[in-house]
Amino acid sequence: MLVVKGSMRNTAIVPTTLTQSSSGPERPARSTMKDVAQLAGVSVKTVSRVVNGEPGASVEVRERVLQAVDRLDYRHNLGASTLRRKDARSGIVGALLQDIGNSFSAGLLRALEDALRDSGVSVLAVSLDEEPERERGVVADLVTRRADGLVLMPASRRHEYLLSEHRAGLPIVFVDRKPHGLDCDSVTIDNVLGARMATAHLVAGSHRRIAMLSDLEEIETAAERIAGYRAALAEADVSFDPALLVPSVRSEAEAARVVAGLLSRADPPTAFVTGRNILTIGAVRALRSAGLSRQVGLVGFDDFPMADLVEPALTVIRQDVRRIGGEVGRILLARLSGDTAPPNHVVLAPTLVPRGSGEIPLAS
Amino acid sequence: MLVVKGSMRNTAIVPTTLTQSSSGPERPARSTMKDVAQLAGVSVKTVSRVVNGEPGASVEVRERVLQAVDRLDYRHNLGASTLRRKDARSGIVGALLQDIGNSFSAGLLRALEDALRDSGVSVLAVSLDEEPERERGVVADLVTRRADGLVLMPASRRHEYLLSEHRAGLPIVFVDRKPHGLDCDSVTIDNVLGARMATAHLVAGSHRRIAMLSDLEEIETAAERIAGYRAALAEADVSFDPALLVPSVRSEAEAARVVAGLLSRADPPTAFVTGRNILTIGAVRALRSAGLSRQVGLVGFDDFPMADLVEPALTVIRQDVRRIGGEVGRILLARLSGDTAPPNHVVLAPTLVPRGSGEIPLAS
DNA sequence: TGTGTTTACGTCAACGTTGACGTAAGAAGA
DNA sequence: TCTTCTTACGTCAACGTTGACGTAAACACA
Repeated sequence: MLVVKGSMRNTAIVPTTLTQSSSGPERPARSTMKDVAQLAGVSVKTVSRVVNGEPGASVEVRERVLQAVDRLDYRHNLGASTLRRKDARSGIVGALLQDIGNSFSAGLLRALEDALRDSGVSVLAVSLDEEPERERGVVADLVTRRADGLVLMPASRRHEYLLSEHRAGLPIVFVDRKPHGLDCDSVTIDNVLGARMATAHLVAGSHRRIAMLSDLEEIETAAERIAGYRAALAEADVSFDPALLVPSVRSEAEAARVVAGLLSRADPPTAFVTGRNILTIGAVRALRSAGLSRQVGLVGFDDFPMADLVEPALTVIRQDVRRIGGEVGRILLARLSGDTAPPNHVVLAPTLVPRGSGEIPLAS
Repeated sequence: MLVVKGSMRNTAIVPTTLTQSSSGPERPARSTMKDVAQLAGVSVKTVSRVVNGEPGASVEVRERVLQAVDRLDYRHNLGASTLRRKDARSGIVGALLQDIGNSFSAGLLRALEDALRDSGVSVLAVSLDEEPERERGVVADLVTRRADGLVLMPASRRHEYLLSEHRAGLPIVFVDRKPHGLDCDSVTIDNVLGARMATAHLVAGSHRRIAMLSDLEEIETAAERIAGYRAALAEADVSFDPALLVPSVRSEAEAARVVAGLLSRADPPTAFVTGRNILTIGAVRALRSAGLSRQVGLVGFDDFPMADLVEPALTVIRQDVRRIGGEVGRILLARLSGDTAPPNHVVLAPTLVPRGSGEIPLAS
């Protein structure tokens, strides 16, 4: 019997997930420069010159090569090209966002796309769903793909694992959340300020029992928004009631349940601050079914497409998503063209958009 | 003087957009298998074996190699790897959608991402904004990148230009709109049916003067929805009034203007069908400012996140975005693993979601 | 003990492309 | 006319990796 002793390390470094469609009728191979060269009766290098628009090819030869290209459906192979070239740019940047289907991430992605468009960089977008493991996996994959840069809305708390990549020259721009244990660019908004504004706005409407719903406290933005909420209460000399702060609310449905629960208390809150767009929607739903949308104040974090069409229209703290995406793109492009200045930390101020739901005064 | 005669073709086949950050402090070069091999005192091939988890490396050697990998921050180079490998999969599929920031495209993208996740394929997403030229450019770029497959919500009308790629074995799945001049997979919904349902629903509420707003008629889905609208009118023996059909409405603001205009006619429509989500929003806004949201019927095409929270809640024709994305992913994966069956043409039925705005009866 | 088999490596070439450099023919200049 | 320069090519090697194949040592089996 053979007993294998020793280390159990047997792990491949290369992800093995890629389906090795073992059989599959092999595709008709793409033609290469060699084929084109043969058909045009020139050397491969000449084809390369023509295809790349380099000088050093006569008009007739150029003609012949281009005809051969057409005839053979030749397509340049970017992989081979960047492998050989000096400055090997893959022309890909990875965008690791929270959930591409969510309007915040989607808007951000779109703004980023626009900012990068002219530079010929493509965006590989991924949803992390707040799963740190996925984040690591995707980063590994992107590094393996030799992505030129990363845009990261991190699911993880600590980012030391990116140190080596960053040192190796990979530009990384954090969005929405700051890096920890890594000194790189970031574009965030002032969440403390935003939540303070939201809360203070309700306080100004004479509310004192203001509840707050928030996402997982481990998520930095959530923690900051909670801090802003508490700061505003403190500034207004409103005592903090732990029962009115519900963190770790993760879905629209859960938000609705939580709000319903709070409303059915003996001393229900008279206003709500919701820490994220889906929580706001849940809250609206709960207020609606309790028939209290016009009695209870509500200020939501994050604006969304139809917020002004709800009854009452929603007062929100708006982040300028296009601006954020634009800044991220700008920084990334600068890094891609060799900018080695110290990290930028852009912090944008959110704005309060009063529409009605936040201006409901305290019913006395 | 030298006069250059002959063809003016001087165009490079390779996109030249990629910023050639000519100067830029060159990045510290990534270490390669060679470096690892040297440090570990083995051959490059052995490193390859260890890194790929292939058999044929003793435990001690494996150990040494992995240590060297760690020390040097070695990262596998997928580009070089797929270049050499037989079945050269890039592990990228392109998703060419209308507008990634729009909830329909974003939802689709997210569903596609989920469907493809387990297979280790990444999605490179692009917004086409209904610009056929951009479509072509992006396709060219993706082919150059040797994408394994394409998901296409086309901006163009004719798709012959994809024939060569398709023949070369590139799986292409059309979404939302059917291919023309190309026989490949598609996943669409029955737009005629959807618009018929919408219109018939209003007719059932005794409406006779039903207006329709639609996107550019050149967009296939828009044309089909118009056809469905007209079919429903015909079936109900309602005569078609050309003044009530407004095609080529392209934005939310324009939709609002058009609706306002129609409402101010001598014989205003009593109900609206809107052919796309942003048009619906525009219509809601116009009805709202005219104070007519509760008098005028409205059925919108496409559901969206807060449609049920508006007053009155919006009756819509819903496309099951997750289902569509799932089907697309399923087909694509099958193709990627070698399925050569004749093209699938999945046509899903939309559903009418009655919520209020479509059930407003004709005010007599 | 010899022979076949297995294991653990190594060597070499190739994937598709481009940089470095070579060269022959023609143009320019003395 | 001879030299030098320029133009339009070609040749070769290399980018980082892996497939095909070779080989020496260890092992199995009769």
